[in-house]
Amino acid sequence: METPKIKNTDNLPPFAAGARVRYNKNQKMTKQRTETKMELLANCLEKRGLKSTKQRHYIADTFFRSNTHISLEELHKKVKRKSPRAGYATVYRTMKLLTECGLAIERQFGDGQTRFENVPEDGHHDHLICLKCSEIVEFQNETIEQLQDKTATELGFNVVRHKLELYGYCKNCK
Amino acid sequence: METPKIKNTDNLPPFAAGARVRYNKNQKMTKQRTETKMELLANCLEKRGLKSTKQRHYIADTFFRSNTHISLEELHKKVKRKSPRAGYATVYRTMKLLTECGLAIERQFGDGQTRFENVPEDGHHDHLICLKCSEIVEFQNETIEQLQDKTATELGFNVVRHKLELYGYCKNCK
DNA sequence: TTGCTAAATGATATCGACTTTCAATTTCAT
DNA sequence: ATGAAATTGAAAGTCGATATCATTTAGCAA
Ligand SMILES: [Mn+2]
Ligand SMILES: [Mn+2]
Ligand SMILES: [Zn+2]
Ligand SMILES: [Zn+2]
Repeated sequence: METPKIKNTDNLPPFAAGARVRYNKNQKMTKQRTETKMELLANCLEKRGLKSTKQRHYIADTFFRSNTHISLEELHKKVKRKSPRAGYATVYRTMKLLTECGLAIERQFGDGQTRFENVPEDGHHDHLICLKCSEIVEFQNETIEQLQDKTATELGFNVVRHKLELYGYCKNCK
Repeated sequence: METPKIKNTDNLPPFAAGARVRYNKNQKMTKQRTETKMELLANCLEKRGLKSTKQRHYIADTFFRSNTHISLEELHKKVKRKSPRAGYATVYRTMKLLTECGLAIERQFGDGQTRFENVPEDGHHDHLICLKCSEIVEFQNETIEQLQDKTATELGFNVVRHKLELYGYCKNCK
């Protein structure tokens, strides 16, 4: 039997590859960054006494080159194009590893799927999500961030992370 | 066999009954509001051609009297004190109904559990969540709301709802 | 190179939080 | 009271995430 784990493989995903608005203005930058990240990963593996394997390389490389908020299912599909025998579990484990290494960010946009994105070189951002076409647009707003901290401080909290998601309709869908 | 659905019933829940900071200053208000809500529910049921049942009454009443962000499991446990044969599925269906009627809000704070809270009479609020003791503090910040809308508008979005959660350590836990 | 040993892999099983199904029960308009 | 339609509770199903385990592989050492 084929992997019965993944069901809704071919109906369009709830949050398909959303266009990003800030990154990867040109391919050169992406390429360079990917190489750097592979080195960072190599360091991280060595530091932990982990082995450098073909699968990890394929999966990380595929992820680093993706500029979307990608689900495990989507990533697994991509990886299998180059490495058809790669298992879903290995993709899962590798993305967990990349997250621990600080090379991936786990996101949860409210559909049932965990998504991963590359760590942005220009700092934290939040997300706008179109309820119709699932486009995801990223934004940074320092004023909001400051107000969040101020509010938290007033209530006696130390904020270590936050989640700000704006759901609505994009230019094309409103 | 007992319901095998609910597993982690007795180890402390990841987001236990968090103290609220804004509501239910006195019990009178809660009581009055609960009665009003029961009427609203009755209207909603009638409008939909649904029946008024003992279970719905118990569940809604228990929920309206709770002033926490309560999970189905927690609510089910409470309901069973008065109505021991009440099933989890009925609690689930009733909370779905209350949500559709605009009498409950579904929340997702990042642990695997969906939580429900009463609709506040003083409008929308967002949440601070303690990563250690799971206290949940509510806040309102109109400036942040406006900045969200402004940001979205600049990027061509119409926001219909949003999610803002600040995770950190509360007064007692920092 | 060749073994050796620990780590990694991939198929499969399991978990857990819902969500649906269905036979038995209850509501409520006649 | 009666009967059609809705509701209930137990159980089964769903589905993404995670664990298990036999087999394979990486990397070190002889
Ligand atoms: Mn992003
Ligand atoms: Mn709240
Ligand atoms: Zn759109
Ligand atoms: Zn705390």
